[in-house]
Amino acid sequence: MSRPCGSTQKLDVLGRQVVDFFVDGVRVLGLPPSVGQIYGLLFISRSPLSLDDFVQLLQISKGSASQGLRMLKGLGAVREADGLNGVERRIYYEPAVELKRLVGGFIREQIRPHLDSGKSKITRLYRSAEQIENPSEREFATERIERIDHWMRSSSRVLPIVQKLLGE
Amino acid sequence: MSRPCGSTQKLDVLGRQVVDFFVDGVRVLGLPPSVGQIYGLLFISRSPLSLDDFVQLLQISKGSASQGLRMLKGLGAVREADGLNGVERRIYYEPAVELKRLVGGFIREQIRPHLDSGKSKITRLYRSAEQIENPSEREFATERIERIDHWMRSSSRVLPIVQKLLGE
DNA sequence: CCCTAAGTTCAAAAAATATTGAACAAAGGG
DNA sequence: CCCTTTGTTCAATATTTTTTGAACTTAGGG
Repeated sequence: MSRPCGSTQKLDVLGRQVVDFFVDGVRVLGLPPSVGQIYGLLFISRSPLSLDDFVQLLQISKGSASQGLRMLKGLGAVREADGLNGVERRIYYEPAVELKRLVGGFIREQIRPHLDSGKSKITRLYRSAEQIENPSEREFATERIERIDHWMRSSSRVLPIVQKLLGE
Repeated sequence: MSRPCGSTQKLDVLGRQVVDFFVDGVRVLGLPPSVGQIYGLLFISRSPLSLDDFVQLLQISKGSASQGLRMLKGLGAVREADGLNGVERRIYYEPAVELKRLVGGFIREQIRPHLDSGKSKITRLYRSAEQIENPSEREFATERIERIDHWMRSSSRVLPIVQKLLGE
């Protein structure tokens, strides 16, 4: 069996353009270029693609493709194109294309963890501030930490709203 | 004149903790560590600081301090502590501490430019899609590009709302 | 069971980013 | 004016991140 999906050996003009678009896009989000390439290619493909398709069409290593797909799965940006082919071992992927879902995955994987670890760091900051001898210095430090604390709470509050607004 | 501000030669425990907190924080935003260090130190300082203060307390080079401050100014995260000292040449900085303002600066400097350049890229994508011979392929490509287009519009719409919500 | 095709892992190499520091401007003070 | 102090620039260096590819696992097929 040569190529079960519709992809040819080389990316066409639009394909290249879309891939580059997503490389730039994910860059803003702090994700590696290979992730943008993979998602971009999948996004503009009419049929699901396998790891080898990414390797061949994007000219990246199997390692990059594997790791990129893992990250995209984690973000919920990609899912395995289930059973339809059924009989084959090879796994095919298709993109999640709803903004809400993509943003949700990003928030869950990249933002929430930071907000959460921030929580405990703030607790430690409060404790350090308590140690300060000079009352006026201590008060100032505590105020500043309360401010960070408030920032984090605001952010937590806003995230779900953002996700909801992007769902429309 | 030795040190006109209240800072000593070495960072205390809380100072170090806050600096590290912001180093992690700006990392998520894709900004360099030195920027986080500078902002963090300023944030927890009771008085405005000068370039040399950052160099000495954070043990970074003059170059890093200068570039970091430039970026923070651009983001509106830092402002020059005006006239009060008046007579001196040296410039002192103080932090902007309102979340709304910080987020606003980040959106303006780091997000908007990308959304704007995205606009023109999308126009080019539409043109490439028009070139596709096969009608069904062309239609598929166009639909996908419309989807990106819609994503970008949604994002543009949501940004000001986010900024507003964070102002409370 | 063995063999092959599919996918993963991870140490090493390559590429991208951030930092340094020395040379350079600019701005007063005397 | 010149000298000193402050700040900027940018090529070289250091650091971090990403990618590669070869060795390794896993899952069927025969």
